[in-house]
Amino acid sequence: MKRRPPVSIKTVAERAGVSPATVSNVLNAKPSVAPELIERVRSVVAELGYVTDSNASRLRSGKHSLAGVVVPDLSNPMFGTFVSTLETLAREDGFDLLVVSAANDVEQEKERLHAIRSWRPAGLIVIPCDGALSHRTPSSMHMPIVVVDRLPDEPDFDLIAVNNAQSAAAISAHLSEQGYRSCTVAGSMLSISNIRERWEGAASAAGGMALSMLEVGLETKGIRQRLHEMLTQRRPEALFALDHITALIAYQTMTDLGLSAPGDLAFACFDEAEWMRLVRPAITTVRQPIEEMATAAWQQLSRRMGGNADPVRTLRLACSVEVRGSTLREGGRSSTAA
Amino acid sequence: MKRRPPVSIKTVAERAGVSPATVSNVLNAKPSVAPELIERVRSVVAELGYVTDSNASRLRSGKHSLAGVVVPDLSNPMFGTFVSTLETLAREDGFDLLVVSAANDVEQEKERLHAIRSWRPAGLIVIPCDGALSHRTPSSMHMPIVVVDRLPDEPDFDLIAVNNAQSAAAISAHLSEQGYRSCTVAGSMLSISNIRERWEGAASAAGGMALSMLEVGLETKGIRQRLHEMLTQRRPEALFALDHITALIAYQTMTDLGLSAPGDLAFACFDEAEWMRLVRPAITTVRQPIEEMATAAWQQLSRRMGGNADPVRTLRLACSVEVRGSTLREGGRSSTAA
DNA sequence: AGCTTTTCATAAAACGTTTTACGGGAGGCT
DNA sequence: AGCCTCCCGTAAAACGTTTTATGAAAAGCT
Repeated sequence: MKRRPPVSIKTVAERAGVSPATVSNVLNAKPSVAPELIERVRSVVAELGYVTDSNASRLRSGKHSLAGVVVPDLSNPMFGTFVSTLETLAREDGFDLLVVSAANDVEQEKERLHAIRSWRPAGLIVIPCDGALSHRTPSSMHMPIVVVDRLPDEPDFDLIAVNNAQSAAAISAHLSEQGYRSCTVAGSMLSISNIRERWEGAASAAGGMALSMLEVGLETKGIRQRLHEMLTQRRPEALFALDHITALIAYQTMTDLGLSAPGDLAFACFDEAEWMRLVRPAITTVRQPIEEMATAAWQQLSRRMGGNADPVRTLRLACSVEVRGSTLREGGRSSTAA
Repeated sequence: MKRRPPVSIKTVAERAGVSPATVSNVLNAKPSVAPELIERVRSVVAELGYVTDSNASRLRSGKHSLAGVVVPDLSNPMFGTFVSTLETLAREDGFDLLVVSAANDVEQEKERLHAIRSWRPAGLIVIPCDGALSHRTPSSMHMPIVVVDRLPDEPDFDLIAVNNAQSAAAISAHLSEQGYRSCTVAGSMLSISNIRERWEGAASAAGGMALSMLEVGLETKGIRQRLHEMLTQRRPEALFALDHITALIAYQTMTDLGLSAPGDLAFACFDEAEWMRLVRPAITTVRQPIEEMATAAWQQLSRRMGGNADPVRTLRLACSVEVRGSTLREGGRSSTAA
């Protein structure tokens, strides 16, 4: 909190007895600067604690080493991990990463998506709040965009997602094999494509097991109520939750009702979280490969930013299905990839 | 992916038949522009999808509506929630927020801290990786900085933290009251001030209960090994884990050894996570008020950015102590604030 | 020695905005 | 009618950098 006068490249130049251009050349490691001058400039830079102003720098150079990532909600560890991984990858490639979260709100997402353009990023990675992304991205957004996880209604973008149907089918088949005769599949809403794919996948592999779908909605209160009603009035032999929030509330409700898996009913879910390995019995889950998704998204965006103009492409990654105690008739434990 | 020629304020100006200055005035809602022109400019802006270039804008106007936040690791939901809360607050005050994570690495933290200066933010909120922050912030960093959670070695900064000692004392007193005669307190390292404060707090309120400190380090492997040894060879009547990672591994190790709380030993910990309410019995925890910390940090930074020059100030927030089944001799349940 | 090439530092222009300072015209006043 | 304001739009300067073009000195060649 001492000196006020801002130190610019001119200050450094004067102090080192050279021109601003030379300072710039030193800082950007341009060739053909005499070693002696390099040394002199460097030491003045260090002494003054000078740091280049990115605003001016980017303005003049039109640099494109900036990418943006938009996620629905940073307090969700899944998205936090995603961003974290991306940040490392971007940094390795010399890119800065602009992180914004949409607070799970479609309106805010739209606003952020618009606002982020003012930074002139070279590309965007977006995990949309829902499937209606294209309604929110003015076509004037002239930059590569990679969409992750949630399927957009219209396939205008590169997409990185997981094989929802196959993974759900694997769980369904497993439950059927274990001899459960009836299963309720619970998820927020079938209008969300991820959920729909999972339900359809589960339905396709139920074998002799009777399957019924329960849409619980998005609000805690409603979810809790519907699950409570289902568990008390028409309890199936197995319960398969299709998303994290539904899984969480389902597990709470079961515990509150004194029901435990797999004795009272089997329990499996999508979206593995830490606690699912910790509770006893541990819970059978489908684990999404977050780091892989981030890596794939970055690679695809890199290609696009590099000028690649192939047709838009959808990549489906495999989830791992972790079979644990909550669905096993007897003891034992196994793990397979689907 | 159609037209390339970048649209600047000049393009808009020409197309609307006015000067660039007028466009700027319209976009920044300056007074004294004829209503008719406002309308005309607005419609051209919409038509062309023009968005102001922040680089040029900030460069010229020297705007100070940008703040930075540096956290150790975004994949930790605690920090994710922190950032998420901050983002909302900043946005409300018309600030943009630059988010960077240090990947839990002191070197990277140092680098990010340096790099972030190039954006010329008006202020910084930092959750340091450890206590040696001041060694990493060149005094030339002429901007307000608010440090959160981890105590810096030297009190050069505003600080928002929690009452570690009192909260730990509350747990300690509770365990003692419940009649446990011995308790092991496990935490990463006493050289981290948070851990030290917690240990000292616990020690101050143990009453007749015998307390011993176990430093487990920072690496999963070592933590697991030390806890395993302690639990098998000199198991106390109670275990109090002082940080999240220790708590997690302790719980895993207990489960693996077939020990359950509170029957085999009581279990309590710092840093509440979701699963601690879900397992049975639920775990007694100290919950840090993340949102409040974020709010307090933003308020303090706002004051500083507004020019406030009071002496640096330390704010201690209260944690809530959630007493649950894992430490209760009998049944029952209660919750008190410390 | 005279010429060409190479090396290396600089002056000046440019990037896209915002701001400052100016000026033209309409209206009000005596 | 002459003068003074006020209103509103613009030209031009400025922000801190990078880049391009220029030129002076040093080095290489015959």
